[in-house]
Amino acid sequence: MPKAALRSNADRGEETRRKILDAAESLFAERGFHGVSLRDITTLAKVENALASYHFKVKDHLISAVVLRRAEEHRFDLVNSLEATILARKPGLPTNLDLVKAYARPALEKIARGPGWAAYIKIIVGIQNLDRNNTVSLLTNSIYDDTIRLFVTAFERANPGVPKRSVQFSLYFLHGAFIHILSQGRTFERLIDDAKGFQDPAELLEELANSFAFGLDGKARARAQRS
Amino acid sequence: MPKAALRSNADRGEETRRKILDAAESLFAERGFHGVSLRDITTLAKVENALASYHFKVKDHLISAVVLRRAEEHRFDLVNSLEATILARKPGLPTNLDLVKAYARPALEKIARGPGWAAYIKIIVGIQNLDRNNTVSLLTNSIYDDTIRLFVTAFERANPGVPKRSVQFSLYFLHGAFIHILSQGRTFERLIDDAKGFQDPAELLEELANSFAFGLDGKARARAQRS
DNA sequence: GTCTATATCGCGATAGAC
DNA sequence: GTCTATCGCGATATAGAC
Repeated sequence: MPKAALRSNADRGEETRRKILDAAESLFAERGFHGVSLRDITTLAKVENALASYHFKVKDHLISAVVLRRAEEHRFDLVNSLEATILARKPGLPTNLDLVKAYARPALEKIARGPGWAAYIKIIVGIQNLDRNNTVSLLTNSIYDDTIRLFVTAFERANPGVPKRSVQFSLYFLHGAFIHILSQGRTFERLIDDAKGFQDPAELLEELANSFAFGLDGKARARAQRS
Repeated sequence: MPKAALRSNADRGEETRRKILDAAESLFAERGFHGVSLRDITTLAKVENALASYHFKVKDHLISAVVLRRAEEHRFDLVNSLEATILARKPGLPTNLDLVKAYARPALEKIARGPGWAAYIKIIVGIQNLDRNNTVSLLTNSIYDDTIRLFVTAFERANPGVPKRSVQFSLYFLHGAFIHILSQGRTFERLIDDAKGFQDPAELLEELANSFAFGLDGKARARAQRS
């Protein structure tokens, strides 16, 4: 008796769900929500077309399920990363270098684990840049907002010599640069005549931390000199 | 006799083309290429459905026309902006502050002119992040690549004390942050409890220049201290 | 839970009168 | 250059047998 036949219906359903989610994740990342049909997804997943509707009812629920599968883990790791960094410097304050790394490391680590995480990031970034009131945008907002605010506050505390608004601008730029990297828009990389890309996570983390921490440190220094 | 009747057929055609292009620009920016139908476009433009096909043949040509309408002007202004900056410092070299401003100012000025330019930027950024081999991506690559390379070279010259690769990383981040700003992803802005947004072009330019120029200056300083 | 078949719709694109 | 009408296709989603 073949192994497959031993599995319960519930197990088979779970595997089908997973296959559909994996295929959807990959395709939505590549071509966007509207650029992918349910047929594309079930074909790649090697399951019947009707099963996408059976398991996820409508297309909107499917992409929500794709996002939910990863979002909570990412949020959890972000919070822990920040808390660990703050704790490590107690009773002092974390530096800008510490904080940039705490912010960026969780996502970079996940992307290094495999293509699924990279696809997930591409999806949420791509969708945020379109309709900001769609299901997925609202979902990710509700998951990440509070966590990002924790980082903003931590950076403000770490830069008492810089006006809050100027700190916020720096973080706005950091955030923009980072999600651009994560969504793997190779627009810039293509332009450099250098065999090596910009994808090595350790190097990326180091350069990101230097660029933005030095930027913030420079703002403090410029202000100190003026007075 | 009403004014409209005096116009030639060619003039009427030109106006129809413009109305379709305007509507398409706005909608593609909002929902992406696949998220918009030709019917959506002609409805917003208040023209007959068949006219989109008559004037642009297929949907692909239409979005290409939307992009081409603005791309050449932007490229031209970018080149001039860089040349003027270099000329102004001769026989010395432009500073990082100069160069960041030269890079960012043309787009910020255009966006301030009206919603059309902002939509154009959103379209090319959004499409680059999906299929990198579609018509529009190839089009914008061929238009912008050489110009961006000019900036890369100028930055490398302005930072002899920093390894080229580290300069390139900084520009990678600058580019990412900037196109994130331009594509108006308000993901970050929404998080700050501050009545004022991050949209004032003059303030944005100043903060952007400070953040990234200080970042590069800091890299040079750190390197000098180490040796 | 899965499969075949199909209903229903909106899409891009075209034909042909004006 | 514009307008009405329509074709052919592929999309989402469902019905009902297994």
